[in-house]
Parts: sequence; structure tokens; C-alpha cells
Amino acid sequence: MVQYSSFRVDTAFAALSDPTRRGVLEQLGRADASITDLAGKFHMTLTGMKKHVGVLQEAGFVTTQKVGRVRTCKLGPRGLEEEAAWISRYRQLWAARFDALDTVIEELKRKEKSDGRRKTRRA
Amino acid sequence: MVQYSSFRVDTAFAALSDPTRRGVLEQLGRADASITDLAGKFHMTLTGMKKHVGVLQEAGFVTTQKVGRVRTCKLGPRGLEEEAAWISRYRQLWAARFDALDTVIEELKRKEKSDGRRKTRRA
DNA sequence: TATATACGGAACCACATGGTTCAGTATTCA
DNA sequence: TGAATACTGAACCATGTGGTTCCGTATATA
Repeated sequence: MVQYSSFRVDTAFAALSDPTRRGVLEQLGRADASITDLAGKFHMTLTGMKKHVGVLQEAGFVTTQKVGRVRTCKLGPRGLEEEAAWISRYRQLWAARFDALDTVIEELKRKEKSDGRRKTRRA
Repeated sequence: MVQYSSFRVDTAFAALSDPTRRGVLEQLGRADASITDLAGKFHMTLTGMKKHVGVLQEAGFVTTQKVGRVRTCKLGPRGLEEEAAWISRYRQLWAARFDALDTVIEELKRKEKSDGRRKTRRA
């Protein structure tokens, strides 16, 4: 029984809301990398990148391991299951909400076409 | 290749990172509501709720309409398409990254199977 | 008309975020 | 050994966030 805590989803979505961090995830999807590698690739200081990696690690998206003086980052065990589940569930809700209201969807289509000249709307 | 604007995804994920706002979305999935309704349901001031609704509106998840003195909120035209796309794409990346590790991929397959069949999970 | 309701907006607050610099420590290598 | 490398951590800064209160305005209602 998968029970996702609100806290995890919070930190996960927060982690994903930064373009640098999404970039880091994509980068690590291609190859493992050190802090220095990532800092260089995203044009910021080591300290700055370390913070981002820390956030990703906190969210469970990244694991790191230090060998010698180099800390290597790689994708962690979480594959965004819970976030995918939340979004999927919401999309069902959303679709159901719009399915039920045919008139609204029609209204919406008309609106997108005529670009907001009509204000009269029944709901 | 899907081209999604980084800005939109940023604000979308940021909007979803707050549990109150996710709650509001789920609530609006069940029924439209006024600011006062939502403020009461989530135990905060009108002004506080108005800010949350503003964030959701900015992200395109919610639309509002004022009739008389009541502003009614409803789910907007965006159904998290871009966010679902990003996550789906990342999950593929992630899975490919772990292809080498047999135990993990087995775990993934088992999970995806049960995910696809039964969506019985709650928030 | 008087009053209660529902919102709008400004200002404030504590704390988080996304960066930086600076001063270390631990490793590697010539 | 000594110098360069790779990171760590503290401190700082500007801005953003999630709330609040206070006051104002428009609308509904008795």
C-alpha cells in the first residue's frame, strides 16, 4: 500500500521547481558527475552547486559518494513515482471535471477562438 | 521533440510544492468554490487564500470570475500536460540509467505493473 | 438607509531560497 | 615536502514565500 507523505511530495516538487536542479537531474541521467563537473556545467560556484545537490539529495533524487577528494553524484533510487502518481490522479480529476461540463468545454473552445470578446458565461 | 518553456514548468512545480495549494486543486476538482469557502476549509484568512489562488491562477491551474461580491474559483484549462511530460521523460531517463542494475529494474517492472492495474491510493 | 458580507490591497513579519565570498581541511601529485 | 585540487562550512546578501493585520470599497440584505 503506497502511502505518500505530503512532506515528501512537497520537497520533491520544490526540488523540481528550479531549472538548474532539473538540469542537474537530466545531466545525471546521461552520466554521473562530480560537484566540480556540475558547477562548471551550470556556471556557478562549487558551494552553490553543492546546495542544489543537497536539495536533490534531500528529496531522494540523487545519491552521492565521496572517494578521495571527489564527491560523485548519481541518480538516486526514487524515479518520481509519487509525483507521477499525484499528477496522474489530478489529471483524472481534471478530465472528469471537464467531461461533466460539456457546455463549459464548448464555451472554452469558443473562447479560445474568439479571444475573450464574449464575457457572458453561464456556469 | 516537445518544447516546454522552462518558466512555465518552474512556476507550475513551485505552485504544486505547497500542500495547501494541492489541496485547493483537489477541492476544486470536486466543486467550484469562492475564496471564502476555500479560506474556511483550509483555516486561513481570506487574504492568505487569495494569495494561494493567485499563485495557482498565475500557473494556469485555476481561473476565477467575480459575480457580485463573490469570486468563484474553478479548475483552469491546464491539465498538467507539461509537468506530466517532464516527469514521464525523466522517468524514462531514470529507468534507462538503472537498466544495468538488474535488481532495481525488476523492482521497477513490478511496480509499474501494479501501478497500471490498480490506482487505489489516497493522498 | 444601515449593516453585514466578500473581497482587494498595502504593509508587515519570520523564515526559506539561491546565490556569493572567505577560510578552512583533506587528497593528490610533482 | 609543497603546491594544486576538491570539497566543506560559516557567514552574508537580496529576494521570495506564506502567512498575518488593518483599512477600504463594492455588493447584498434587513
